[in-house]
Amino acid sequence: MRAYDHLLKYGIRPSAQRIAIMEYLLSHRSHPTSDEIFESLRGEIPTLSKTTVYNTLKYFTEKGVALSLNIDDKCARFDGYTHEHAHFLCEKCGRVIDLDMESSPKVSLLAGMEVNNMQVYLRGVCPECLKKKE
Amino acid sequence: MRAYDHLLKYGIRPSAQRIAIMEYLLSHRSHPTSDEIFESLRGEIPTLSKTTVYNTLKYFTEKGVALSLNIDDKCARFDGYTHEHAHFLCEKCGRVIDLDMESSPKVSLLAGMEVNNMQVYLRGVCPECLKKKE
DNA sequence: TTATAAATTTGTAATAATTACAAATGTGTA
DNA sequence: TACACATTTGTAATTATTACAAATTTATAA
Repeated sequence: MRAYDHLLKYGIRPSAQRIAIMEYLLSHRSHPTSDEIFESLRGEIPTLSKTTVYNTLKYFTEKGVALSLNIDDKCARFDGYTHEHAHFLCEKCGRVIDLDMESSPKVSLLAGMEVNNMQVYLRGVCPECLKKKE
Repeated sequence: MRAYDHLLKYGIRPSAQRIAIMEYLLSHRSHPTSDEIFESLRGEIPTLSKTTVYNTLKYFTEKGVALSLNIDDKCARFDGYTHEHAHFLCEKCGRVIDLDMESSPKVSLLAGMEVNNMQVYLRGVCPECLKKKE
């Protein structure tokens, strides 16, 4: 019931679809795409529509219960863990990996600027792909 | 001739199209999209193709003479200034603004990980749009 | 110069993520 | 129960980007 409680805590009406999507995000820390979530849940919820997945993820992002990541050129990826951390995209295998931040960047803001969100993205080759290369 | 020299410095053959696109990036610090560059240059180079703009910007990014920014959900934006700095997207007007970084983020890397690139993205409302609100 | 190979550019057609929209369904309340 | 409102659904559009092959330009060698 953690997904259910999580949604309530963020003021989101917990429909079956929303619970399933939230549960998926909390139990899969792979930064899934809309399509991956849709394909994984359509067995469980046969009537599920791709539009619902898109709408719901957008709503989650607005409500602050999920992050929308733009690290991947092709499509958005989503993260149910919203505490401050950085993301690494492996350019070989495409995986997105969470990285802890020892210290967040200090940025010179302009006067009278409102900041709602910060993302730190790294790109390169993950340890596994580097090993395969040899 | 700064665009010309810039390309040579990065080992890029300076064709007319490449010079024009590089010159555009150096003289427009607005983080233009492929389409904005294409529309601005088609007067100057009537035969210019959109595919060329895409190919060239991808090539510039690989060669390190330009940055490809994923801060905007809709499409890639490009930056001819490659020194370390952060980017801010105004969610009202859509502008992307350069911000200096006083200190870059310290991220806990995994052992045996190769990092090629880091981006810091902020989102919010720019000073001008905040003023208009009142 | 001339012939040939390589690099670059171009235009068209395909791909694929995302959104618009309106109908259908579900949920809460008087 | 009846009604308003929220949510979901399916289809059709939109649009950024890429694939691809032909055309053009540029460099190289005879």
